[in-house]
Amino acid sequence: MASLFADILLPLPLRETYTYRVPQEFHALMRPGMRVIVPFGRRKSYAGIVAAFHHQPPEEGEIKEITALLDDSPIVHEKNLELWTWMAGYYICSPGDVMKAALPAGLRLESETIVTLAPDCDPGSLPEPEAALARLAAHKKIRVGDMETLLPELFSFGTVKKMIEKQILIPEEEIREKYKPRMETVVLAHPSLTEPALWEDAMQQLGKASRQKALMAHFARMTALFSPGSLKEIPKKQLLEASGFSDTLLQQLVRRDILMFRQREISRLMPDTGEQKVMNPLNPSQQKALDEIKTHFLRKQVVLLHGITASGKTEIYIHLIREAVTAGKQVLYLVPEISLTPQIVNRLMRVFGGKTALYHSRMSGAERVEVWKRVLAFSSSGDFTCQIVLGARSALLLPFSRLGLVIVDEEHEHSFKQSDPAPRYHARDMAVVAGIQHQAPVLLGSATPSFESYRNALTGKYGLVTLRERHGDAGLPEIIVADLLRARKRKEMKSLLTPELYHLVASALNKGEQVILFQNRRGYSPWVECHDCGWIPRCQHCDVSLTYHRKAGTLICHYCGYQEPMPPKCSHCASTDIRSRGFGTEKVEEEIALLFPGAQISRMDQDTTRSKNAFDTIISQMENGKTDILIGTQMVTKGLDLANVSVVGILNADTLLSYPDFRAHERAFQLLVQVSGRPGRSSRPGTVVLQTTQPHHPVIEFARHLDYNGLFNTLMAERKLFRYPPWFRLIRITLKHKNPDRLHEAAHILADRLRREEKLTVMGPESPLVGRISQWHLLGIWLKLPRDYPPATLRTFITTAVTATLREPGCSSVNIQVDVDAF
DNA sequence: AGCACGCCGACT
DNA sequence: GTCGGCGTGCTC
Repeated sequence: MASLFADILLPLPLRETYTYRVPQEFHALMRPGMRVIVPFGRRKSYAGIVAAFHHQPPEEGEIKEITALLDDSPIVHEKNLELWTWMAGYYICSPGDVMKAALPAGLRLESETIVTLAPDCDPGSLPEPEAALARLAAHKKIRVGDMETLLPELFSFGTVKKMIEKQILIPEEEIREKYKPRMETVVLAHPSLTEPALWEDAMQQLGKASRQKALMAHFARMTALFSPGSLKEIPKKQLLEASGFSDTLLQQLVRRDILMFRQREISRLMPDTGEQKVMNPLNPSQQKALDEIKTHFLRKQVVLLHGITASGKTEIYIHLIREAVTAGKQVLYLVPEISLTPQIVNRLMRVFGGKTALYHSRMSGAERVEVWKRVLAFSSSGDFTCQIVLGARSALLLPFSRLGLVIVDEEHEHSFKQSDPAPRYHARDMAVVAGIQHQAPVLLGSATPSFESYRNALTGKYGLVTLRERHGDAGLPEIIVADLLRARKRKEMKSLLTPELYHLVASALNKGEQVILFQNRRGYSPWVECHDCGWIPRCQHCDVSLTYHRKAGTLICHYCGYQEPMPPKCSHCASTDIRSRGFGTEKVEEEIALLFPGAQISRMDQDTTRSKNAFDTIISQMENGKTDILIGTQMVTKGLDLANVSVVGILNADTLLSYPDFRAHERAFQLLVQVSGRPGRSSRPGTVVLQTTQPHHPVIEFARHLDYNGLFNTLMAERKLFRYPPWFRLIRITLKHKNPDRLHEAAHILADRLRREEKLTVMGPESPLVGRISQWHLLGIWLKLPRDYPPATLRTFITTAVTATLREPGCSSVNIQVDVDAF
């Protein structure tokens, strides 16, 4: 019989799959998508995934054999593997990178070295660090990693390696399953007690043990024992809590073979509240939009729903979701950042409680494995608990088998694009690919669509549905543009507020209404400066100035996290006159507190939301009216649905407009519109004050009139002229090295090679905004290419150029990253 | 990503 | 004369 070989996908940045021999005993059992353990390299073993079978041995190299089969059914469908492969090809990364991003850590296995002490070795005869390590390994196996945690002072990998070489320690490789299902103990009647009469007998035999009898009665009542709808088993904890009896008493009943224990697997996910509220009825404009969407879906794969903020897009999604669920299909609902959308989570949970799961990076490894397994089980065992997945971008890589609808909410959000590490994919674009693959309709929703999507809608590639009315009776907010320069010149500024904003804040506070102030910088001041000589403290590792955090009394690098205390005097001229420059949220908070001494102020930024529940606490204090003024960064602009906010102030819109990035204006507009959607969402239209030194800037004008089309037309013309997306595609290649000379050399070699293809426009190498981060010098090369440039040709061309560059002497240690469709 | 091999500087 | 630095290349 011909030998069987399997191509194994490994979770490593390798270009291809590797081929292993399939042992005879696995022939019948093994299928693509199952995990296997294979040896790789001299020592290590990994859990890889079977990608394909064939009878063709590899032409070169020794062929090793698959060590073990980990699963009895595939943990990914072949369909999912196809999507991985497509993604690796398009985004120019290795399939292993995609595998790493897709599989929750609990399903990814890697061997660890464990050691035992050689039988004839006496630890006492060894010199000190070795003796201590040897004692740890005496008589039992120990993981090298555990040695490090037990003896952090004495441990070093070098010592262990030497001891292995001297055969003092005997190494082995161990692979252990990281995922452990969560178990609970349940209580059930002993199987011998099959009918009420036997149960009664058993109770009689207890004689005077009245407490045991009482517990039996309790158990019978709680489970409705022997009645048709009997529960059979109940959690031990629940029984003890409800009856008030002790564990010892229960043990006695178990010993008498009246009751027994069993371990059962339970979910780590949110319990099903069972609360299934009826869906809210749609208003006429929502209903019309829903009908239009459905009509488009008859002919088009993708529909763009352009609906102004608070137009009630979520309700439309919910109606579509219900239809997909009723049709027995899975639903994927992607949101940019799950923690920022608690209201959507709640809404979905209320309507589809038991069928909805969350999936995002802040969940524990075990929780993610559980969602993975349940999504997988949808096809085979009809597990409906994760039929609807609400998640961040990685949810796209879950093992769906029968997707019936994909929703990408806030599709313009840049956080859908992963920029580091590989795979640098765009979840919205991949959602479209997945939609095509599953023949599932894809709905993109936004108040300010990405130009890519809007263009596709205008050209007819996507269906376009527009919602112009706000949900409920909330009118559009009034947007006031306040001129910072004029106010400064007339000396009318109240600290950081123009008179316009100041008066609105004051009157809102008087009326008991709330205010949100937005400043896109955290910390106290973005830099400090010596007033006498102009010296500015900079990060030792990065090319940036240090941000002053006043509460902490430190200067912090926002790129690498480096910190140092605020110096009492200038390091150059010893002057003590060091002044803070610019302002971040921390300073805003301080200034506003002085301006409105009676107001309750709260700050929301990375620094105040670091701890686990801080974010929710800030939001709920806002909801309960405990906070009068909320000051924050980007975080306050997203998804907050706060009924009592009547004024939103943007303290300095200039910072948004002046980013040296071709998307800056688009981004600024999106943010301004987003922010203007915050106030007055219940009944009164609110007011937005936009402070700027450029009141007549076109973007400010467009934002003031919420004129998306005006912005789109203007910027699209510019982009066409300068060959930017969405007219052209953009690829960024970043090179990193500790030595700037080597870096330059490699970057120029690569750029020259790339210039050989005339259909590409190559820009650079050039230094990015921050030319050095954490000791790494950086250079960027940008490629512009026509939209119809074939991805396969591109991949080959770029990979070849990169490989050739790395082969040049001195260049092999340069780190080169390719970011396709970079932002 | 590991891991080993191999070739050049500061120590027994 | 060796130990160890990291630059280079390979892993089915």
